[in-house]
Amino acid sequence: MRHDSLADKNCAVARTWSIIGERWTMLILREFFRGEHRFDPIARKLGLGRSVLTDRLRMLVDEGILERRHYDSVPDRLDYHLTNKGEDLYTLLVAVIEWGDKWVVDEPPVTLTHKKCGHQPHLSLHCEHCETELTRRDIHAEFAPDAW
Amino acid sequence: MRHDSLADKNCAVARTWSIIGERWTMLILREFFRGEHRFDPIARKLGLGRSVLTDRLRMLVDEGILERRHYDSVPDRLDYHLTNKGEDLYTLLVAVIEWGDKWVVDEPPVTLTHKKCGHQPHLSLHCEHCETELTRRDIHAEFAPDAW
DNA sequence: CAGTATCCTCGAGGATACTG
DNA sequence: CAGTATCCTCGAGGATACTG
Repeated sequence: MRHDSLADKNCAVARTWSIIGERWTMLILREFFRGEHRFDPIARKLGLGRSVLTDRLRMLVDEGILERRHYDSVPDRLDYHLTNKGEDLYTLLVAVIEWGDKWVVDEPPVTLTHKKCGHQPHLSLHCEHCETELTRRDIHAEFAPDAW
Repeated sequence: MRHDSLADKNCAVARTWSIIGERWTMLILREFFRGEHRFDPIARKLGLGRSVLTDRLRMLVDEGILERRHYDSVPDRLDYHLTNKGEDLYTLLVAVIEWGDKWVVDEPPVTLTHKKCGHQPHLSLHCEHCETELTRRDIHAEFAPDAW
């Protein structure tokens, strides 16, 4: 099976992974969450081929995750910005950071803090009805008839 | 830069992505979270090359995400199981499902419910100290001196 | 059943120079 | 500065048959 066909499956994981499940995509997105917006700094920082970055940015714009903005005042300058769809990947990024901090790095290279109180935020799986934190064991998965 | 070198960066995202940021890995892991444990069913379901699956399983075992178990009673049968490190990727998987449900599929192919009450669980970024839910704007990121 | 062995293709992506 | 153009390599992964 060609990998491309993942995009056609009726499965949120397969479809999402066909977008972000690639070597560079998540690292490019992280630069945007860090506050970077431009081509050259990202290319230099990540050290990836310029044509690869061109391609990924185009794909992310096509997917509606980034949008391009021209600056009339500075003609050659072009900025990319996260759309709401892109911003919404923040939770996923935090999940990656939390897992990585716990299991694959020694000292956390990045520390997240709540601006107001200085304490650390955490992701939790939470039942709004019961107001309790849940683990995998508390959860049942039900598949639609046409789910992949 | 070779992609392999991501594993050496002092960055939780880069290191985590060097493990799971690959076309098939997350989908293979999803099968385990679904309750699958064996080679052939996964190979058939995902339709990927058998040698690729062999390779990924070996990698996931090396990384301590899966472990192999032999069954003395059934000699040819071999099961793979998620370790604690692997189980802990559940949050990340839910983040993928939630984002995918919201942005890339129409009807959610999978519905998660809290076994006890039947309501749906949600991921939230949460400050334990303030007991409030946070968004990206509420959070400050601080980088260690040697962070990538 | 859980692989291994073999062969093959094609495209991802690195390197570098150039451009409006 | 944000690309495009060009060239090249190499390895990912598909297909298929075989094995203890």
